[in-house]
Amino acid sequence: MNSISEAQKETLKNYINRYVVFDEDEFEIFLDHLEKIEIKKKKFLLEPDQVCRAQYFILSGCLRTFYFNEKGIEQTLLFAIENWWITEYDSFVNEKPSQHYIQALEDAELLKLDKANMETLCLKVPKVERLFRIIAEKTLIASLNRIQLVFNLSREEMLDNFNNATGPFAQRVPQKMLASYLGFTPEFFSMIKAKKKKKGE
Amino acid sequence: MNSISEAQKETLKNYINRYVVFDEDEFEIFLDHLEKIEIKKKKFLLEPDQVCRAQYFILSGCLRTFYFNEKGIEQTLLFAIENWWITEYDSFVNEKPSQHYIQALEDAELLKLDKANMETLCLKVPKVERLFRIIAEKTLIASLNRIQLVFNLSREEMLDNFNNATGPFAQRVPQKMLASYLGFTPEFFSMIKAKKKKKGE
DNA sequence: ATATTTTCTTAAACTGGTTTAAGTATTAGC
DNA sequence: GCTAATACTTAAACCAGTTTAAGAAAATAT
Repeated sequence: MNSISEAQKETLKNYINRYVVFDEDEFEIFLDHLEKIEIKKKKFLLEPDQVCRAQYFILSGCLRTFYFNEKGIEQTLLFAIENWWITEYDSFVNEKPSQHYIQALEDAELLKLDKANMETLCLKVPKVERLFRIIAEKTLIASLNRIQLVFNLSREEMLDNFNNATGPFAQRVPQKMLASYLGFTPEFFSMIKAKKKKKGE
Repeated sequence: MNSISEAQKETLKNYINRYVVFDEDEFEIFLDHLEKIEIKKKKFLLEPDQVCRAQYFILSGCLRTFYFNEKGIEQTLLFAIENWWITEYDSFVNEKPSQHYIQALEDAELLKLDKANMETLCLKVPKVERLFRIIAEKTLIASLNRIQLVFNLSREEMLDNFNNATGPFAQRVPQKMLASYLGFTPEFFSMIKAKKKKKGE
């Protein structure tokens, strides 16, 4: 059976406690509404035209959302790793078909929180409503921040900023996906790298 | 005295009911925690280094948030009109100094909801927590959407998209602010306009 | 009304990043 | 371990949008 280890419970508890303090009972109820699932590298958690019916807490591994734009180019929208939630918000909230893929970039272990379960939980444990309000706000702040960066940094500065902000994160994802996330071509990525090497950075 | 008219109460009620159904009592309590304020065109609701201590529901008028980037160029981050909330999320949520201005582009009437009042309200009326969770989610979806547009549309397409999505909104804000919101120069804006005119659009 | 400031327009020179194309590493499957 | 596929690199030609500069129109203040 696919059960949640004690260490993983502790990880989740620590995560939640950053935002809302649950007592033991509340935490147990929360756990009861989660399902542990696993997904292999390159497999999809969600594909276009499907409705995203859950949010997923990442215990281990790395995922991204992406789609193919009108030119047929793969556009990566976001990456997520351990201790983050991932979902397709527009699809999840409005219960409409997704336009995007959610894909595992590494083998991953996830805790799945179904939308129906989330509704039940909000009634049973009002603090859950607060928890997800805070998560939505934090995610919104990150998103607004990203917009500001996109408009004010050159592509090369975007890369530096990403490396500074996320540390060795960049080593976990293929360069071409990172390029598309940052809004430039893989060719330009190679160019920057060659330039930095020459300068001895 | 600066009181909220019946028509304005109705407007607010209709807005809230799109997301959460309040009964009469709950709505009255909500109203009791709001303060009506007015602000003149070009004046600032918030300036850099101040902490944003409230969210504002716009009864009438038009506002924007903006800041000066490292080059000293004014960058508009968002516009807001009647029936939207406006705040500086990062400053409001994390109680830290804002980097941005919030400015009225037209004389405006606002309902101010203080952070302390919001906390009290969430305890007294749990549905308020839910209301603001939903608002944060909707705002997040809009923000994620904007990122997708920025990466996949040419500047001219961004303008077309903005005009299609917001209708006559563009007529209410100066062209140079719209240009900075869309991520191009006022000169380029003039160029596009001239081109469209020639083509007879 | 008039002067002043701010916004908008036009056009030429310029540049950050793309496109295309061909070659070199790496990875994944059998 | 070999093959096929995918990911990365290099370099030249190219282009969408910027920069600069100067003039015209509109808004604001007196």
